[in-house]
Amino acid sequence: MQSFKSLKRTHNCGQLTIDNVGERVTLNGWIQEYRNLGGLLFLDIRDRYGLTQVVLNPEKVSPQLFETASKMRHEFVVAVSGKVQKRPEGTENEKMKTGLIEVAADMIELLSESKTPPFEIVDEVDASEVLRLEYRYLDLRRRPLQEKIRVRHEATMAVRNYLSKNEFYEIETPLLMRSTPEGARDYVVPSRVQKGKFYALPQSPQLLKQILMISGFDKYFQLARCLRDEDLRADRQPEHTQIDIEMSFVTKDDVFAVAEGMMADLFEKVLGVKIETPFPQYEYEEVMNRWGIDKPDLRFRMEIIDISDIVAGSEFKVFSDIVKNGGVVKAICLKDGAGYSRRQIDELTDFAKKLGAGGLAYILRQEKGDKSPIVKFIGDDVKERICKETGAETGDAVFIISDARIKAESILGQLRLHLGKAHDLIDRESWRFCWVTRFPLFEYNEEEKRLEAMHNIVSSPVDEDMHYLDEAESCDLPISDIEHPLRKIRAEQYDMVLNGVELASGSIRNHRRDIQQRILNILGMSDERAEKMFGFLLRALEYGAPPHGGIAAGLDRIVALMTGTDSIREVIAFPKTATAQSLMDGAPSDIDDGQLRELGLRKS
RNA sequence: GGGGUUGUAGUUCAGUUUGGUUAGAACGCCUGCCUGUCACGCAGGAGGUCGCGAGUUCGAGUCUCGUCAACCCCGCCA
Repeated sequence: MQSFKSLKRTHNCGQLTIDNVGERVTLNGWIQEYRNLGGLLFLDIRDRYGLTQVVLNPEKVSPQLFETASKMRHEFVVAVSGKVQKRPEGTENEKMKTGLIEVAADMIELLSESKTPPFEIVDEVDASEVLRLEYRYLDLRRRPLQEKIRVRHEATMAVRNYLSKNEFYEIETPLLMRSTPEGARDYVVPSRVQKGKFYALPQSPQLLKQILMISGFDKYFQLARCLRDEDLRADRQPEHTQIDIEMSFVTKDDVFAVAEGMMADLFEKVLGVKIETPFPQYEYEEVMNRWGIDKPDLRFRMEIIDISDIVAGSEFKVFSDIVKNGGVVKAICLKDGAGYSRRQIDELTDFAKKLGAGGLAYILRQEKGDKSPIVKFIGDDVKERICKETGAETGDAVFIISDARIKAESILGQLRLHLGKAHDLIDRESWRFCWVTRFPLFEYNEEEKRLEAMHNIVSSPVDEDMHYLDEAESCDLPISDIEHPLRKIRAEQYDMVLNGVELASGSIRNHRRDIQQRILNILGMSDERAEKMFGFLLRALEYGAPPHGGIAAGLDRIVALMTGTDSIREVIAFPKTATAQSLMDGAPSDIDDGQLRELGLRKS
């Protein structure tokens, strides 16, 4: 075989058009398809850029060349030279970008043979994901994956350019760091030099980016790998990438402006989609009230309506008792849902019961009269008021849940999403961003009877709620009581939500050491333990910490949404399975005893 | 940690309900024919530890028990 130098491509496989007719070109690529008609042989050559048809006519080429060409099989790597010619009239392929031309080969060199691949390299692959992950290099040759990886690249470049242009520095933080008490389990790395001690891989660069603020780098970002040793899901990997951002001397609105600008720029540059900014903002409380979930999908309406007041005085004890005991009665209206059959109602009721509902009341507003098992209890007047309040007209259905507030809301929130999907109410073309703000700072853990940080232990309380910290000191109520001052504190904490997916999360941090320390104490962390786990941050806060805050956006989820992909595994070049294995290289693997000895470790 | 689904040819699946001859189909692979194909076509052929292990039985892809793996969901993941 001759040196590759003379076989190098002059064009890629997506490049040649009618304008190149007559030129002699060389292509390099993989054999996508071969069609041997006996007297005529076609080869489709593929590379990252596209597909080009090569043709050989035995009357016009040497027998040796035709012989070589007819031995080509799927995924062989070749160099092909020849003249670009217009395809004969009537044989053009409109589905191909290069479908008007073909290359009449006068030279073919086999650069690399391929075994028969375990699955076909086509757009719509039918192989199982296991097989695709084992042969990831073949899966990645497929156009849909190449496209997703391209979008990911474009997205990261857009982000870097945008932030850099806005005076942000990209600063790397270490992978080998100390374990800090964030939410998840750490991945851990044993130290050889300090036997018996361990590094932890970062769950996020949270504390380090705050330290960078204290260092005076007032606009920081990083495309940071974050590692968490928790059980996986379709949208969770043991390592994922965050667009990590932190800023000094800012309020939440400054962070929002940067994040909104970044997302708008990203969608514009990558998808050519105009995103309207600023995004609407809703407080957590309101979001839970209206949509029953902290990441509302605003692509369809069907908001949750409170009808507690309407039914409070009704004869129907199920409703009135709930309201009397501090619960709520809430409803959603399904447009054109009045035709629901007995069976559909039963299925929906089962769905609600699985989520913990006691039952599901309904009103079907049919032409021939309303159908509802509860009307005989609540009466026509209350029924009419419910329908008016929920906007239910003839042809619509109303579904009602009565329970404790949070439970009723979240069940209806799930029902809403379920019905939205089932009845195709979701506008799939739209991108509906919003902010959810002012999450509760603490969350009560029933099992452990203590408060936990709802999102982040470094989030600052909102200014108006700061006084609750003091009030809590002299409060006799148990923390299990929702009236306890600590339960009322809202955090300057926010999520960016797109189409019902949480894309980014952040907060204004505690830049005052005393506040931070009090919060750690409330979370059950003694001063000693706080010092041990967190001392470096607390100490840094004593040396002139600027007010600061930031946000971290999940790059994998963003790219998954942009490419219409359900699983983030599809937008990661080398992902892991749900059991955190890499099927291609076999990680995690055994290590040999010598390695273990050196680290001072033993297998149990 | 709990629940569900799946495991049969290189691949995707059928066959398992009701145990019984030589385990089928499509795609892929191999051979031959074929001058305008592009999901080429036509003819022929090869290819199987039925995830693994044990048991029941005259006989197990099929029944029983165990086990392994993958995926999805709950818990968990700010």
